[in-house]
Amino acid sequence: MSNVRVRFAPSPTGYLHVGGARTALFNWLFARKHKGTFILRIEDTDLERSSEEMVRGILEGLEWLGLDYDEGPFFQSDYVEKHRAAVRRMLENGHAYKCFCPKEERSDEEVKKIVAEAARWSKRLNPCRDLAPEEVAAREERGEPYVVRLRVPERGKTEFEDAVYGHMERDCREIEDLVLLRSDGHPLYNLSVVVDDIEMGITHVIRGQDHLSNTHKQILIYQALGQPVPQFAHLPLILAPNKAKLSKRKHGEVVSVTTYRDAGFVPDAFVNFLALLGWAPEGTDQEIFTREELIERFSLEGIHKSNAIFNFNESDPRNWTDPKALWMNAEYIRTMPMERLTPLVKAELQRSGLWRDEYETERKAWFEQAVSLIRERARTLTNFTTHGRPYFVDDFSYEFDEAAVKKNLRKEPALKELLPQLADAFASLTEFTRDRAEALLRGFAEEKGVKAGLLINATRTALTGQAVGPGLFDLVAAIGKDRTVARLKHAAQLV
RNA sequence: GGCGCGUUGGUGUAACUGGUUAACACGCCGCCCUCUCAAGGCGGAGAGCACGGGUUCGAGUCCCGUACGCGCUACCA
Repeated sequence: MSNVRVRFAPSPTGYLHVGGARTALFNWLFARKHKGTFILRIEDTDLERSSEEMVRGILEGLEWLGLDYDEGPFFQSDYVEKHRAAVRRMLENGHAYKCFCPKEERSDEEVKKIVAEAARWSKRLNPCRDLAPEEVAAREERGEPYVVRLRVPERGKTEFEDAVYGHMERDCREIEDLVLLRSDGHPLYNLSVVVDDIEMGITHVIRGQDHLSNTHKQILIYQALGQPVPQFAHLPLILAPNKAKLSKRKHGEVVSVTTYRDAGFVPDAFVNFLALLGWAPEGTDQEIFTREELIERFSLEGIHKSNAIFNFNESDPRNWTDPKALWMNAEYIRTMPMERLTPLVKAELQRSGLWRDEYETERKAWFEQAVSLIRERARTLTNFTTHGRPYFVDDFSYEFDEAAVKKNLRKEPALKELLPQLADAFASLTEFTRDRAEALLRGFAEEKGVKAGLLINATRTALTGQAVGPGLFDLVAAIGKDRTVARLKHAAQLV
């Protein structure tokens, strides 16, 4: 185990956001690659917003993605005393000061701008910055409320090497004397992250680019605390198609990873997709990577600087999420090893009540045959229920698509006679195999002077209720003799 | 407003330290295969690299400016 220690530090919002998921993934990949430690820390200092339920959504998302953490979950709220202690140290060494200025009211945007402007110069203008110790003591004595602010140096600059964005520097004059501790003693974000990251020995801070400018403030806090500054790597953001920030409120369920779980995504596929959003491996066109390959190839240098768009389409149900994610999921379902796929299919069938234990015992071979037929056309795991129902039920409780019935059954009245005859012919087959079934059907068609296609399409609809699906003879073999016969006779009534 | 970051086809990305008609994947269109739908194979449309200047024999690659987007500018995180 190397000394690399990284963390994913989401706030408990009740769900894991795709952007957060990618941040978690990159931290995880980096940790695994360097045999380091991946830590989960819940940033729950905004106490009103956090509850166990809110945390659960995050944990569920990480679990589904398979991003296991080595330490945690830690809760930032458990470290409040450490945050305060850090502030006391900064107060003692003069890197922070108590500010008695009244709290600004900033309701509308206009006021906010003015205040922002003022804030930047506040350390120069702030009357509290250089208050005499006796006065501070006296006002405190009187019970005047105060916040603790960082005493940002008047000159100089902060700088760091970002693994993604390169050399970053900022003039200290551009940095306001930020508040560390609220007047109620509540620690604020920039303080908390730094103290926690120090406490947890974080070596690499890998997080969203929205923290790029905060980093300068945080560096100042590290310095005020006399602690070494970790490495930083800022990730480009994942944006909505209109380039706006992704938000659950505005964009709905597409932003939550549990949506993908529930929609039948293969975790590896979603991880693969996420990995390629803002990152590309060096020197290859390859797009499909196992986790092991991702870990091996991952490097901070391959991270893109510009934001990526998550290309979902709210008005197109077929492309409800990024088409490439959908494609990748289908690709995984189609090509992944059967032994990896079957547990996922099992879970799906259990969910929909179609599962039978014999599928992993005496009917295992048959089951895998059916799965391999269905997987060819599946986009999501839920398709094993929708497309798969005809394979897994004995009765006629699969849905008959009206258009299919019309096109493949009702269009040719002769089928009313032909289907039962075909059924009887199938019934007489002693060896009910793919090839025998095909020979029989084609011979039957010739004998009756009809095109094989007519019977093939009719049979497909009889067996599955659909107009589309696998090659008919594979299907017939998978459905088996008895159900084929019964379904053909049943379908004759629909003609 | 200030400061910072970014900008290659619809989307995700590639293009060694500047050097042939800007590559790959998804999506889209067409053809082939075929009992349907997929998958697969083949082919096509789609960017001249945000825009404008400059440096250079030569720039997506370097420099400057502009525009646009995003972030920070809270006693939010």
